[in-house]
Amino acid sequence: MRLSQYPINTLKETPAEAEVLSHQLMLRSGLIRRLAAGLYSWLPMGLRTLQKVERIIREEMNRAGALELVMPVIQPAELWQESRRWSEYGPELLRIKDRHQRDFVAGPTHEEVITDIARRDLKSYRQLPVNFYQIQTKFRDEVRPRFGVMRAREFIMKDAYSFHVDEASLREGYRAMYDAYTRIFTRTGLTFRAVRADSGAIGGDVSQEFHVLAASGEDAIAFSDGDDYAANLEAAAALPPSEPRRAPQQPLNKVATPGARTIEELARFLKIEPARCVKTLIVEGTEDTVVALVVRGDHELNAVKAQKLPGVANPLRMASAERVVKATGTEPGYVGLVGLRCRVYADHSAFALADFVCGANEKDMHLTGVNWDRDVTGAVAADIRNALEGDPSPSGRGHLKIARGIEVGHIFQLGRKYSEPMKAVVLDEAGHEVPLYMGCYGIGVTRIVAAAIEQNHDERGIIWPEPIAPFQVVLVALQLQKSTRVREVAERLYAELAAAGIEVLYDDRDARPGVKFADAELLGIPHRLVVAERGLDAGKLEYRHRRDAQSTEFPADDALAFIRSRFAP
RNA sequence: CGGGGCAUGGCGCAGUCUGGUAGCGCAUCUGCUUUGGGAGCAGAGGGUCGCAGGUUCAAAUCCUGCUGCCCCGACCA
Repeated sequence: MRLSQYPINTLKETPAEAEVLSHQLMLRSGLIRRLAAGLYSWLPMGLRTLQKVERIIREEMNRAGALELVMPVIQPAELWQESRRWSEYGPELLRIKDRHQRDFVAGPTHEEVITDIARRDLKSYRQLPVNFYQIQTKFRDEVRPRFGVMRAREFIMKDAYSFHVDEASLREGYRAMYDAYTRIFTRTGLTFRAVRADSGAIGGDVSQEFHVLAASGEDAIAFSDGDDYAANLEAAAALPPSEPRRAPQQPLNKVATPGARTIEELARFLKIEPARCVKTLIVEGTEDTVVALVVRGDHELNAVKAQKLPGVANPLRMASAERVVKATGTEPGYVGLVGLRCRVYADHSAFALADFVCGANEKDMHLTGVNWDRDVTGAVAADIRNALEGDPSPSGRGHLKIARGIEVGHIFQLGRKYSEPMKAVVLDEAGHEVPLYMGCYGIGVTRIVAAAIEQNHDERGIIWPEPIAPFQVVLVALQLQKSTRVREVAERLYAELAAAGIEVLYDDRDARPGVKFADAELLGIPHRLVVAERGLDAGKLEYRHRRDAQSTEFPADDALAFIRSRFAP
């Protein structure tokens, strides 16, 4: 591709709308353009990378035996009513009406449609197992789209759905997808990790996420330094302390703590460690109740864990200040456990405390020397906090470390969540109708591109992993308007590389060297060749990898063999 | 949804407080010079100042309403 005929428009300045680095670089390098909040066009340079990612995915999905199809973006409401997600999915589901006032949705995912296909077309266990996938645009009406294509409203996803006659086959199919995903992410050249996950809104039992590791990742990942345990922090178990609780030593005592609403203020006021205090969080319960959740002062509540407890509203909602006053007699900041009349869940670590501090259910007052059983009864111990770096690993070996990741893939064993309500059944060997077992497997295709940049960049721009770079080689010809010799060599080299099937971006623009170098680096093309008067006298060209600090010279006659030797094996 | 902020040429911004008919840098176009790290000079094009009302002799600027966009938002119980 000749850059003189490629309308790239790189920006020196960062558009104000972009906060994260990948978004800034994608805009500056002209990979994408924003059309509206969470809606992006992919310009030619960006599309090349996107298609490389798609190609890797397609090849590995096909290799794993999955069958590609395409389903509509717009789907009839009836299907979503059947699966109950019409009412369960919430405002992220974009609902639209056609000219006849019939309800439709812009598909945020395609379980309903594929299940409909399955129930029509799959009749017999003999047709199973089968795995269908598509690479298709999804729409999720995010509350707050941000970070460019990382959290856009419209995005491209590879979604696959497998169907099985029994659970054993589902597990096998799931395992095959795990392996395929591992190959896919390995081939993209990204550093990633597979972790245990919460299955969230999609539903189902077993699930794992694939995360690209990057400091700016939205998710926290906990992994063990002692074995291969890894989990999303949302799903990482926090083990109960190994030592038993001490016997009470202090008497219960009420102290004035004027203005000490937060744990930090309280701990400072009483000159004690936050770990000696507990936070009593009042959340909405199921029905018209509230529930108290208790965590140690130095711990954070884990909403995903908490909302699974019996009696706690799912999704988790903090009670309003008015509800807190009504339930406890005091305002937020002074809520405590003694005399509290509602269901109480205490995190294992909080439950292991003796002689601790909590609110007194009275403004500007706290209680010290509080003890479970003696002063507070009826609390149920549960794991409701986030695991912390240094906690013992739930696997029993090693301790947890925390890293940040960008979720780019998620695989689920759905079981019969959709097949049962939607009556997707086949006849088994005995001739009985049985609901299908389903698995579903997603990859955020557009997000991978942003994640790749988050993980691979420097102050000059993008550094593409070679397998997904828009071009393999950038050929920079300096002063080719002046020097016929440079032009001839560059043209010949361009033709030669192109004929050899190498993807070359040929910078034949009439621009100054600094402009060309800066653009090549911003665009992040892995291999750079420079043709200039300077080297040609000695018959030399110049090579530099995007990650290299220095250029190297090599004989011009030998260019094709040389550049091939530089490609990753 | 709650809170905060912004909307002026393709991009980044100034001008708004104190009304007088729009400016800077980048980008674009032309010419000359320049050419190994985002050139210099000379010239040019491009903006009904988010939209709709209002006040005024006069509105980017003051007032009202609307729209769009950006940022933050359990961890306080």
